[in-house]
Amino acid sequence: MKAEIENKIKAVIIAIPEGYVASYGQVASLAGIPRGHRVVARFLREYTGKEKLPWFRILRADGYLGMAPGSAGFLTQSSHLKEEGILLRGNRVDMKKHQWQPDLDFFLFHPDL
DNA sequence: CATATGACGACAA
DNA sequence: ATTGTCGCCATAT
Repeated sequence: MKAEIENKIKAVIIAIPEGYVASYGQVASLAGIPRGHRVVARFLREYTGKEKLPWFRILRADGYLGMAPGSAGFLTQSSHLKEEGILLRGNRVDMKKHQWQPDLDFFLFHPDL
């Protein structure tokens, strides 16, 4: 993974406000990789646990979490989300309500993204 | 260089 | 709402 891309992805993830979530494609897009959702997925698989990133705020565009339901990671993620007021409906979250929508603050703070 | 494969995404049935 | 298909970028073989 190119360090340049890697850092942008991190920057975007860190910028996600508490109580909100973002999709893989959304993060990729903001990081400068228009259709690189898979790159974000790969990145997360490598970095979960290694750094203090709010990786749990990243989920699929359809509301499902990325990992298999019931797996350790899935449980960890869902509990984190719950603490921020994001509850799961079935095995998915309500994207309409919780998906992060980057505002002016974000772009002013990250003019390079 | 050619394929296969992912914590994905959009769209057609 | 569910399922299948095809498209995506970066890596691994």
